[in-house]
Amino acid sequence: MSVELVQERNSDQRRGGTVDFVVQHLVDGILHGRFAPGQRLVARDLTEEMGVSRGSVREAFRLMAADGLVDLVPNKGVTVRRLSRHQTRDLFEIREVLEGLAAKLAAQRINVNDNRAMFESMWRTVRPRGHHLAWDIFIEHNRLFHRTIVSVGGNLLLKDAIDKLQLPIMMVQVGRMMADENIQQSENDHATIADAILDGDPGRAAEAMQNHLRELADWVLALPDSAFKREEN
Amino acid sequence: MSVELVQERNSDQRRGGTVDFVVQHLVDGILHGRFAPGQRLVARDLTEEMGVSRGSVREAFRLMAADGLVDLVPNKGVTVRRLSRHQTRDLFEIREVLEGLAAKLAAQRINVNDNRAMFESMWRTVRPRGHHLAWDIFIEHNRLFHRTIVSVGGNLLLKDAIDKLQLPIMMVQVGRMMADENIQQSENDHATIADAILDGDPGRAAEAMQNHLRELADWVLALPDSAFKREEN
DNA sequence: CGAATATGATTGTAGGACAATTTTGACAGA
DNA sequence: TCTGTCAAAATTGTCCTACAATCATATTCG
Repeated sequence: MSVELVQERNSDQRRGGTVDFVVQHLVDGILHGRFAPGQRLVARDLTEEMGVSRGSVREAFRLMAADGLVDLVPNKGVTVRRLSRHQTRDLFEIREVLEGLAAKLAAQRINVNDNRAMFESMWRTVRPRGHHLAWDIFIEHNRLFHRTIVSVGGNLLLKDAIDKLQLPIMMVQVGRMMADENIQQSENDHATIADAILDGDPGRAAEAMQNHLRELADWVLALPDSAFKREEN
Repeated sequence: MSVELVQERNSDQRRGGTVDFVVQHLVDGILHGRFAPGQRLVARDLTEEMGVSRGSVREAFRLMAADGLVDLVPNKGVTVRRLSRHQTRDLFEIREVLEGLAAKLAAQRINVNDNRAMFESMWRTVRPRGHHLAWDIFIEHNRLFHRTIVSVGGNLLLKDAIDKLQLPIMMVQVGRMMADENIQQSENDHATIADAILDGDPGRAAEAMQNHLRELADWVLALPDSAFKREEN
């Protein structure tokens, strides 16, 4: 039924990108559910699967562990990270201030260069239109929305910092449970945030963003224990 | 004149910590000025210097690159990171909200468990005493102060996030220019922050911390171009 | 059935090999 | 003296092999 889809590395690719290739393969696999949270990643299997050396795989593991995408336990190996309820709460607290900052900066800088054009272009494609939105499309819209805000904000390090917040993991872990009402709510929030940014009102933008994330956090944290990794304390 | 101080790896150390050993050696070297910002790190030199394999060194490079401590350019190698003025500003913006959050959380949780005891103990050792403080002692106090606040705040991921903010780099790059007046000012700020936290006033704590960092940022950003990496745009 | 043990799998680390690429240093010409 | 060119040397990226330490699993024994 299913074709053995072996992703061998395109060998005409330039030297120097092997590790990145491995990382992307793994991230992709996580996002598409091919590697489930908690699953162990065996180095040698991956070397065969992708036709790269074990050294490159290990480097990719280190990188991803530093970014919090996997857990690396000495002598035991690497597993796709799963967040506990506590960690999820901590993560949202951080996300709230970082994305709040991003929204504030975006509102401050909406009128420099072609920021307004960029933002409006994004907003035209993700603006709520009332009709039902499939989960994976919403996820895509959501990502684009948040990334554009960070981008307009103009703080490059902030982009990295937010990227390193293991959001993909959380979304995979938790996102499939999102119901239509949540999507609806999020889209409304987005509209409020977009308004504030387009108005160039930093305070209102930051607050709207923080409210948005706090709501989302409340909903996520109300999920049953089964959605989270067991607390290990 | 100078003794050839070769830090060979203590071989009775348990298996599984080689990479961490390399990282620590490098971070130490950076902090102590043995590796200057901008300096290139040659893999093979390090393998000989520390008696570890090249693979381990490469893994350490990846880790540090992910943490922003070094720049890793394909085919060219690894250099100790140097921040541009722009990056420094971006960094302070992020630090302001993250440490502001830490201070807020600390004030909220100062009365749970033995947090108050821990905080007061820290504060007894770093509290300003009026007499002149050497730069490196101040740096140590400063680190302890900020880390304790994060710790009392109780958000473990926040600790990681702040650690990954390349503060060591910035301090090395910029810190040696700190004059007594800056140290004085910082110590005053610390007292204000500590008061707010001990009073359990989250809003005041966060604001005091943010003010502290904003002042520091203003001072750092007023330094001459020579303190920063050339802007590459 | 539970505990001890043997067996196999996987990791951590060292080290060699070799082509791709960059850096260095020498050299000729302006 | 400066500058561009080119070969030599150094360094990187990647793969490979090897082997002990450690973990996971199956098996045997009580």
